[in-house]
Amino acid sequence: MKALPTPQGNELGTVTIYDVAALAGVGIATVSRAMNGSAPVADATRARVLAAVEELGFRPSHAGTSLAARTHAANGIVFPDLSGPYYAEVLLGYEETASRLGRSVLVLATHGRPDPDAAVRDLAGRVDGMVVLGRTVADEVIASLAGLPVVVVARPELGDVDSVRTDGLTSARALGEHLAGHGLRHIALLGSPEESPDVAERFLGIREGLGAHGIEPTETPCLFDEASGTRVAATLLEGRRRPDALVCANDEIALGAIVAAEGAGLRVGHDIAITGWDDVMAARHARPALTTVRQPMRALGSLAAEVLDERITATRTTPRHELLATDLVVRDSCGLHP
Amino acid sequence: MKALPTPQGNELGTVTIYDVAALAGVGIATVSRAMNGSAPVADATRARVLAAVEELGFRPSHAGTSLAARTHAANGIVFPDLSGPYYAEVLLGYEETASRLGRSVLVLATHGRPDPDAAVRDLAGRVDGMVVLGRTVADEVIASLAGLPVVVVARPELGDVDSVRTDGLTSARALGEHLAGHGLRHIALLGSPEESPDVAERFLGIREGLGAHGIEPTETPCLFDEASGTRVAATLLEGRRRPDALVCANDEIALGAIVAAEGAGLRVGHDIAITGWDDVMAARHARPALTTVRQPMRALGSLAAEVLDERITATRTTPRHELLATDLVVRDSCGLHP
DNA sequence: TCGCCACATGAAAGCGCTTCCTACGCCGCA
DNA sequence: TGCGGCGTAGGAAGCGCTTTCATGTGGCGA
Repeated sequence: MKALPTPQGNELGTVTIYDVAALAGVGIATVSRAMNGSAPVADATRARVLAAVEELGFRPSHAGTSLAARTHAANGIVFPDLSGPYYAEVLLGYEETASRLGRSVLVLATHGRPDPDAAVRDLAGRVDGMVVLGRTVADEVIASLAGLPVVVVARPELGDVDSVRTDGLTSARALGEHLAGHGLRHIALLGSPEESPDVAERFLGIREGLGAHGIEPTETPCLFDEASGTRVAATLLEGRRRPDALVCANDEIALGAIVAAEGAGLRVGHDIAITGWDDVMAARHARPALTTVRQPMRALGSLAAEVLDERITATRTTPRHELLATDLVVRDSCGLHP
Repeated sequence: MKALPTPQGNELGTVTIYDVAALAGVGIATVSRAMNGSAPVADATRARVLAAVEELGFRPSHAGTSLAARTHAANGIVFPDLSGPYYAEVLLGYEETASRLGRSVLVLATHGRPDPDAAVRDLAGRVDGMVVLGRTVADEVIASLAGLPVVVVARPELGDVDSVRTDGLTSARALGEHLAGHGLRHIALLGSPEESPDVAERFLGIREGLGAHGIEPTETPCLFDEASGTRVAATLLEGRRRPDALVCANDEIALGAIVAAEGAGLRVGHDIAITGWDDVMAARHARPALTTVRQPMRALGSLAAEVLDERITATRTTPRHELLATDLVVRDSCGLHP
């Protein structure tokens, strides 16, 4: 590390706007104006101020700014959990757009936290608005944030609260139809719709698609991870009346189910169909490749940031509800397509 | 949405500590003490204050707190990019530990940003310390943050700056040895070591492992994504002197390379060996499953948060450099292991 | 019964910034 | 020559909180 000029400043080592003003021989108001361009400053003065800023290595304290300007220039995003590719992509889109709009991003993962509601309230005191994913916090908590702009993502609409969702229904119907077209009849749905409104919607659509062909699927609760998928699928495959299709609530369950099916000596895509949801990277690389539904996750995050910004800047005052299209991605795990 | 009691407060709709104090019939100092437990408060008084807080829905303004207390209770984390499973896991571990330590997390993705250095400086004004991943920011910028605790992750040590890394060298040597043991001789390294010190370390270790058997691998630059892996691998496989092993800098390149190999009619694990690095979910599910190296990503993030906290709280004042072990995960893509 | 001390509480001073309001030159016009 | 106006800059108030310092009250020992 190269030797550094120790920045001057008060005894605490922090440089304040007063130090800059003193060095430049101007008032603090002028420093503020020169740095933010909030009012005209003579060129020569500005140059002197900026030189002083540079010399002292002045970094404005965000707390001071935010207190005076009554804004945080920051957005929050609340996740249930950050594991899995789904949320990371949403976050990426969110961060990208938020920062383009001049806002920092604070993340909060509620998973495994003793008091998620308190954490959300604390977050609320640090941001100008926040995005909440799924059922991470109770409706009451969101309501208690009254006044703070909130956008919910992947959660059913909640009164006047803005929302951004993906349209699972259409693709789910298409998936149901597609499976029926393969001649599959004993269809098992794996997942816990009560845990997630999105999953409930998927299952509903699939039931509709299958129902058009007179097929009534069964439903088995399953946590949304791979190990659970393997376990639940193994149980189903051992039972009497083995299903000929396992329709899973997400890709992780489906990938786990593939493991179970192979363990049971079944050829996925021949002896049994398995489908997922999300189109994670592993879905493409699994053999057979997984039939699934692609969601525009990055766009979801990005759009949420935009919708939130409109509220924060009060560009819009009426609720906005967005629905993003999804794509059914047919691969080989649901049966061969010659 | 249920009807809500509109919180009282000033004309801006925000409730301040003054409103609470007025309602409870105490001074603002007492409200502060009652809420933070920073000094004894009579039980009856505390109860009255807390009731007022509840009634008004008071949420302390973080800016006020942080200005007065001279602390942000927040940490930053700077990523090159958030895509891919690698960073999401690190972030998860970081967020978990940081929040256990009572700190919020601000994320910054430098990828595709016009002025990353300015963004990092801005971040520096909002946090008590930050973690920087890889080569996202120039050494000078880190240095210019003098005074602000910084921990670098997956980046070579930088003077007195704390660091947390994974030990790629040991596993890389083991991988080299393993490949040599398979009888492979024409080995191609795919990746751009100059882009990432971690990758440079991997390649060095692999060269050492192979060198022990008198093998000198070739090296081909490649971006760290799947499409690049496919493209570069395809070119190599078409050339004269086709390599019999493609050792890739990460799993995504390797998964792309598998696609190329299969496209060229080669059986991966028989006609050609392919290995990755990271052990992403898709590595496990690819067929053949990918030989790779597992990195403790979650632990990496968590440890970084701890190391940073020690600096922020000044529990420790001497540099700390941590090295986490990695595991070679041998699967079938590097050759069959009967 | 008196005085002292510990405890509980309030007043007020900042923390570092933005911004309103005022003041000062200086120019141009009458 | 005198006055209004504009461009520029400074003083000072205040954002919402923590914390120090001073004050008041009750209980205790003498």
